Amino acid sequence: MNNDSTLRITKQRQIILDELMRVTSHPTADDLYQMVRQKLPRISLGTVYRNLETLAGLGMIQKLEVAGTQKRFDGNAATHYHIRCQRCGRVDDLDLRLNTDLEKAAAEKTRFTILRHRLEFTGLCPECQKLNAQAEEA
Amino acid sequence: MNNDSTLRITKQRQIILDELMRVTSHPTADDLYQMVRQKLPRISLGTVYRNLETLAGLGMIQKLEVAGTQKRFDGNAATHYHIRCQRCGRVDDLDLRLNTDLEKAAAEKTRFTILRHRLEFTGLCPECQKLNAQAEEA
DNA sequence: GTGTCTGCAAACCATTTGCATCGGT
DNA sequence: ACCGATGCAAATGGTTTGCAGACAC
Repeated sequence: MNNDSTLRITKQRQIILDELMRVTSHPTADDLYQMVRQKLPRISLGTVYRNLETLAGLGMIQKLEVAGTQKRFDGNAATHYHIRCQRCGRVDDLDLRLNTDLEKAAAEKTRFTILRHRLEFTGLCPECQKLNAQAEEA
Repeated sequence: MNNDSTLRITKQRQIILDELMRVTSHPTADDLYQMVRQKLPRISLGTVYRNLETLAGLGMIQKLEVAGTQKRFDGNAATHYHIRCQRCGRVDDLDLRLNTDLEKAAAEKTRFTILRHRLEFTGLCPECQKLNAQAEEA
């Protein structure tokens, strides 16, 4: 995708990438739109979407397909796992090193060619654990 | 969700559940709508959505949060993994037994309470492997 | 009879797209 | 000057919802 055509470095593209690299959260397209708008008030949401798609296609950022309605984006292009809070939706990184090769294990069970995998945990973040405990006292 | 109120067994609900149990594929709401319509021509898509949501809430079926635009549903409520074809979107079961306890490993790396996890593979199904090979000959 | 469920259609909301213009190269 | 990128607004598409009538209990 987007093989030989020239990729222009526009102000919009640059700032979107900068902002995404700057944060460790995993913002949605709209989150990013709000962030970028501080610096480029006239940018459009469509441009944010288009650029995130382009950058993800080039492997410069990662498009996360975590549960939930909105897509999220990650400035860290290396493979790593995520955990999502069931209550507040927050997504954190999880630097998990497994001694099992999941893709190899899967390859033995299917006739599919395996290209990649995704492992995602769901739980309660520390803050929401507290809030939940408080709610139960009532 | 839907705790104490009486759950009525309507023809629609029954047939939706029957159809989902009958197949081993992982149909989208619209797939199911088409299937159920053969037996109940006047059913509405909204009813299919509402019932799938209800049944999933009761744990009778599973709502899959696989990558891709549409939600998919699984008549098998037990935990198991899935592999999705990147090319045609087909979703197959994967009966993978891991000797590593993923949730335990994750728990050691985060302050979240872990509730569940999801592991999904992406690849090419046998049919699409063929089609891809043919395309490359050209 | 009561309160849930349904069909229908409209509403929703994240994302995509067509188009005229702008701006990087 | 060319052609990719942008802003804007409208379109798309999956899913949800409000409502009046239907039906399970």
